[in-house]
Amino acid sequence: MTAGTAAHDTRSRLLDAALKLFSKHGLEGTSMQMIADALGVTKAALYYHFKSKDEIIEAVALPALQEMEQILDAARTKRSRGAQIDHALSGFVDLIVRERTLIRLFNSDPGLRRLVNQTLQAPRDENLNTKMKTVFAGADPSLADAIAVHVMSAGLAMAGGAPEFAAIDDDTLRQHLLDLGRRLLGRPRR
Amino acid sequence: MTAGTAAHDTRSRLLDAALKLFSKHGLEGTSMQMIADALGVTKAALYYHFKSKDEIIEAVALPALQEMEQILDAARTKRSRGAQIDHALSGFVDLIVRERTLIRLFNSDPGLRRLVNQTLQAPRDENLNTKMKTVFAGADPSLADAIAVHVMSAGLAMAGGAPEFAAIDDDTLRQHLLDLGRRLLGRPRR
DNA sequence: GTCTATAACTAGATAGAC
DNA sequence: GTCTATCTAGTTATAGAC
Repeated sequence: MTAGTAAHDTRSRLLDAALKLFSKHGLEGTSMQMIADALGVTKAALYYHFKSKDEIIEAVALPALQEMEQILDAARTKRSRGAQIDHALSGFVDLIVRERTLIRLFNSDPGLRRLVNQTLQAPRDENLNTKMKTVFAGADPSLADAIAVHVMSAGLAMAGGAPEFAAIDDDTLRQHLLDLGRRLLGRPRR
Repeated sequence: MTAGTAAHDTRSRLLDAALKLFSKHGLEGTSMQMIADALGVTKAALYYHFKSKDEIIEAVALPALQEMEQILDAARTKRSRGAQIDHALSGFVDLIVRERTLIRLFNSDPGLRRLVNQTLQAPRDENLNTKMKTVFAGADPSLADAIAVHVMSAGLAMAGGAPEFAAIDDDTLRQHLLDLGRRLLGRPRR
């Protein structure tokens, strides 16, 4: 083991445990004590790795948010609207399947939804939700399209992260979510 | 005013305020102090009307849960599978549109999801989620159908209660949600 | 029906030993 | 890197005055 491995291990174990607890009890329903107990350390030990609970939440959530933003940016470079939607949808579904619990959490917890709308808003004039709506339904979408995108994004995320579907393998789940997403967005089946 | 009106008024005002705060901050993120402040009374006054925070949560949530159960029971009396789905879907969408914030809350808050799975489970052998899956996708549904039902139920509920769609009038919202629900369940448009 | 006051407890966070 | 001990402020809930 190289130097720093132990620290890294504890840090990732901490983030794993936090995510599990967040998804089970919600952000506010999870205390530092619960996270410490899950790791078998004391509360105070957590504060060596992160200086606040909010920092833990950010460390859990931010990477996936930034990844989703990159997917949407990449989608925008495609020429046709159809190709943009295809790229964004398959990237979104990949992310859901790989980070099932986390992506579900974004849609469920009120506190985390606020963070989504705030944290990634500074560098640009639009937040992640607006960007998703634009890529999936165009710059000035009809009401029907705007609602369809919302149902798609929330529905796929909630279903993909649902405990009852946890045993489904990645490829199967991905295919079903893709199919439902295409159906909702009115895209023909491939 | 008849006797008891003041008490009843305070009680419903309390439930209204609680629902708003629950949907904004989550169940655990909402304190008795916040509810009291929203009403302009003290914390202790709340305990005259309800003997615990859990009782407030139950009073907010239970009526809609029971109503949904009645809708599903009524749907089961229909002869054809198609008629069962149509009845359940339109009842579900009606409920979402009438109680936008609450139905969204059921799908979002981890604590309330637990209550949904527990409280209405005792009188029968199945909980509300199982019952929904059975009515919408049959007794032994394919994986594709089970996922479709989950996306439908979570997606419609989350979209119907989304703040960005709060200004949409009931009839318009109902029609769009119905259409998306039918699309997800593979039902032909009417 | 609502108040003040307070009990009993848990939250997030810090200081300093080891 | 984790510990014990402690702080402040907040939590749910109760007792009893009005």
